[in-house]
Amino acid sequence: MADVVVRERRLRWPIAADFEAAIRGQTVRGIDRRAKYILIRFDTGTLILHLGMSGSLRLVKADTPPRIHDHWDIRMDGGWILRFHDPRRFGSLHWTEADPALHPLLAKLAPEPLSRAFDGEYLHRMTRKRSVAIKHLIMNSQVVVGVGNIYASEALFRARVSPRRAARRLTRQEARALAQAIKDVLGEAIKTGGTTLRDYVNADGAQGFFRQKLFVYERAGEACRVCRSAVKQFAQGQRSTYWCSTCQR
DNA sequence: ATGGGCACCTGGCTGC
DNA sequence: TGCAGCCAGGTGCCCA
Repeated sequence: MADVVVRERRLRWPIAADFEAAIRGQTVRGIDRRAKYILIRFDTGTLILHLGMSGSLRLVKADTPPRIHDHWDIRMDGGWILRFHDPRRFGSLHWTEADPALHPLLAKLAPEPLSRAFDGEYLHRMTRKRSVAIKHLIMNSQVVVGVGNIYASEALFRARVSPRRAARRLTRQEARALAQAIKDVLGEAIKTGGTTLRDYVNADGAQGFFRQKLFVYERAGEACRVCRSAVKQFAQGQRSTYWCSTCQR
């Protein structure tokens, strides 16, 4: 049985007024993921959650008092609360009683990066006639999902492709290398628990260790781990990009 | 259809 | 010590 307490409705989008009534008394039937959205399936519908940049979900004992930025709770049987914490409020929560894959936030999402559908041929096809910088393109959720700012820079480094290169200038071979680099980077990051830059910890409170494997991200001015020349940084569409101008062309 | 820029927020750090 | 300015792990939307 689930009950809900919402303390702050103003997330990225306001939490719908009828949300509490919709979910009350239901049982969790399963948990899925699509891109960076977490899908919690209940009897009559599905919660669609996003953690944004600073959100986290924790299971806490029912008598744990809420702290600042603890925006909502789902109270479970057995004395546990699923609690959402998000200082920046870039996270979101939606409820749908239809097939979640058809929800506007999910309907147009591209293939998962670790799926067979995402490969070099696919990426090469998606880059044709596109003048945008390749870094921008691989962060576009209608091209591939799951590639955030850290992993975009890292994958481009591994594929030896400049982040500024117009997407349509990639050769088929480079597209293959980049698709594989994206799979490798994400796969290794998952295996090592993600990238803790400042305060990221997983649900058990453990830090991620992929930071130690970063080749360029947040290493501006430091020696490239391959060629020893200085790692460079510049702003690309309001986001920091890191790269090695010797290794990447 | 595509590309570019903005918006939504708080908190932590830096430098004056 | 205080404060202004800048930057941050994301991504949808609006406009040209």
